[in-house]
Amino acid sequence: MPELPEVETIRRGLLPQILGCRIVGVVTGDPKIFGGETESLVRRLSGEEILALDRRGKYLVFRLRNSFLVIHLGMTGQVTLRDPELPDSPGFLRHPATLLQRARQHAPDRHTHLQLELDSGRTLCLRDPRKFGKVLLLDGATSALDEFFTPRLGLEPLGPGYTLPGFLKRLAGRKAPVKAVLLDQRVVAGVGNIYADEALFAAGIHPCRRVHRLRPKEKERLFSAIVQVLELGIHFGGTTLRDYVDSDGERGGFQDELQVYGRTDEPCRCCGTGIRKIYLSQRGTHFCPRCQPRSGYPAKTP
DNA sequence: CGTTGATCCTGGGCGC
DNA sequence: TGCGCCCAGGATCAAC
Repeated sequence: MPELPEVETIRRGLLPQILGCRIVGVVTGDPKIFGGETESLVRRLSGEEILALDRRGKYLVFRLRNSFLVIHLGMTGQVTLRDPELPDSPGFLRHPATLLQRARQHAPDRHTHLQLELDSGRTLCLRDPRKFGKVLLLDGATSALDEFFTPRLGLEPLGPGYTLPGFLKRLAGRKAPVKAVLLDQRVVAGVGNIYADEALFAAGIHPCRRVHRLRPKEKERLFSAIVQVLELGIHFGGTTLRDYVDSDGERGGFQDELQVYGRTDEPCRCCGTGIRKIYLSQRGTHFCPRCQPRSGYPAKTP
């Protein structure tokens, strides 16, 4: 479940290694990933040059000379660089104690859906076992980018456009539970299930609270908490629960820093109360019932 | 219009 | 041991 911190970690790892490289070969896997445009995509990618690599929310955007290559990693997408000169790992290795995966470099397999051979001699590989990911090629004009992203993405939380008035504007009129609104990419781009739970914990807000019932101070706390947890996630190289690896095939470190996500029944690191797990909008949702009171007011301490 | 529910997809975990 | 069942969930679309 690559969210903003995982995608940003991949972007930063990839950037210095692919900038200015030319695409000299393209190999594709399951056409589902390409939305039925596989052939034209292969044709248009061949010979292209990578001029920049950006991120919009959870999307990677490769700026090429004549087009934009847009990749969404879905649930299980992995983007890695493979050096044919180096030995491949025999497969995905599982750490016996932590059960976390260490991928390193691996040979393309049946889950590898896109390989871009670069003139540097290395290959950019996209692997996605669950195939929720998407690859598309947009016209080279920046208007094509806007046309695609404007209706889909709201505020970029790490960009200069992330302001409190802008945030409040996006929340205006919303009556749904705050967790559900956080998952809506048209509000704040890049927040997924893990960081939504973490941000709500950091802000001390119960995930079921309705947005229009939040006090101004609470919205302000949430505004800040979102950036705080996303930046911390990037600092630790993202969260690896199962599939996520960075561009070098290494797992992240933020899973050890999580306060609530995946910590069902474990003691809250702040107050010791057992973390609860509920289902909200079909999503597993974790919170501390004491630090994130349903009423919005902290329990009285006797 | 806002919100909810179903859908896609596979590997892993678990119970029997 | 092996089988079948269920779960994980991002984005999109249909329906309320």
